[in-house]
Amino acid sequence: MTPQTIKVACSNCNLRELCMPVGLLPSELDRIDDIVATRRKVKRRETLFHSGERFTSLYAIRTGVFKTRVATEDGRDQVTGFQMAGEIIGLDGIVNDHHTCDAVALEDSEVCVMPFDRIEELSREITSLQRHVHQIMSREIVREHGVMLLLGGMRAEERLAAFLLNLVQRLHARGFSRSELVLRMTREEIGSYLGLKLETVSRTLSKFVTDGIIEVDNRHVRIVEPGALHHIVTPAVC
Amino acid sequence: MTPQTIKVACSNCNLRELCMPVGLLPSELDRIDDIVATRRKVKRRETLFHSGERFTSLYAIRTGVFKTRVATEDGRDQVTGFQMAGEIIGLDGIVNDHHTCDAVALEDSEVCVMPFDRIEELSREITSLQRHVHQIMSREIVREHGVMLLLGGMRAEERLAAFLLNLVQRLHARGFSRSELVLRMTREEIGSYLGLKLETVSRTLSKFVTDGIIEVDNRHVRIVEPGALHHIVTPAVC
DNA sequence: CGGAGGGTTGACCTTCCTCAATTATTGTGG
DNA sequence: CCACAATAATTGAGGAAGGTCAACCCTCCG
Repeated sequence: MTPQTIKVACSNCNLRELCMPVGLLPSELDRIDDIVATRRKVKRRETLFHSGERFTSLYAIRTGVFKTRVATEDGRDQVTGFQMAGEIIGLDGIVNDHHTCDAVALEDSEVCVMPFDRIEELSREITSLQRHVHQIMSREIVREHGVMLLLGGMRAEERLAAFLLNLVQRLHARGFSRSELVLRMTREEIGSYLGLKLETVSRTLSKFVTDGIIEVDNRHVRIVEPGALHHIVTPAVC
Repeated sequence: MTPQTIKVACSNCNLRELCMPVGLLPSELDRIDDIVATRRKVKRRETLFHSGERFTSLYAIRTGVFKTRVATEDGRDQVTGFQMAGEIIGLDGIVNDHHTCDAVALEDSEVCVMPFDRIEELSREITSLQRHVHQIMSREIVREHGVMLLLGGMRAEERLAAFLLNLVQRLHARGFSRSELVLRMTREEIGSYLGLKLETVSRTLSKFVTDGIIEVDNRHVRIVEPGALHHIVTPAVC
């Protein structure tokens, strides 16, 4: 390591407004730097952790996109989420000291490894970190409520519209376009997440194109009529 | 309050093996008693908290059963869970200081009110409490993964079989029968939770009865062939 | 250039939903 | 305590949404 090596640190990370350090004072920021023990690169299709593996750390995504999935013995699986830069994964492992889902990189990615006992140690001292950890877990619970609403009651068009709006909103929060996005996942993975078959995802996207709501070129999607998507998710309140 | 009044306390609560005090030393138990500020009775159909309300406390269920539900503007709603004695509700409120779901009592119930800032305060001092709070939240995340699997990929019979097995297993952990249960919720509420219409719930229960897997007398269910239910949830692994 | 993985589209079928009628149960006021 | 209303549950018939199976195309790579 040369003296010029940029220190692995939250304090100079451009994701600090989205990630672990949210709401911390500068003095506290220095201390949270200690949490990030190492970084780890994960290549496309590789897993960051998998079900059954011992839980040691939470991971903050620095670059790239992941999917998390749970599986049953009989081979079915369900994508439980797609995570991008600044988001925290691994929370499932806390309860039984073992992960209960897989995290798979959808593109070459990098994460910050945050040993959980260090997080607990530090959050005993830094109140705002403690609060933030609680908020991250609560946010995940609330997000999953939203997915349950989607899976439990919405029709295919509604699910897909909600999915696209959610993705583009999160990308926009990261400085990307409000109307264009590149899907990092296959139609099958989208379908698994939304409780649909890949053919239905494909057909529904085609229908949106026909209706002039979006433009699709393979993985590239342009949202032409965001209002129409919103309208599909929230039918007219007459 | 007469001297004979039983103190509101975890240390003499018969749910302490299931609830907040799990894994605490006797000396720590005394301190956690301070968390439980008050108890609160909630009558059937009344809400413990509702969406939009300011978040102040977590609630440990002492007696009774609750449902939690999220709602959309256009009137649809989704039951996100059924909670019983020893379980903690209110975690959804942490992230934005406001609740995002309703908690409704399905029968006359009583909860222990645990102000969240007291929990945070104490869990800075008591490591095992800190860990336990994290586990409770992680458990909820993992539970919701299971619901997503159910909603995303299973058919009606599988959903209902999984539901019955889950209920009876939790009741058994509380000292009730391994094979008999009383449904505290309507067919419609079950349907909402499972992403099915009430007619489908009713029909599927009837089919289980015809197949000799269960016996149903209105809200009372007797599981005659638990193996068959398991087999429905996990199709033969050939 | 050729193969594998990913995506689209069509035809048909299954599952579950919708609508409706009927019965059972629970709750309430006289 | 009974009668009646309101709520909950069952069951049937018909229909719609999405699944299944299959053929075909595209595109990205080695």
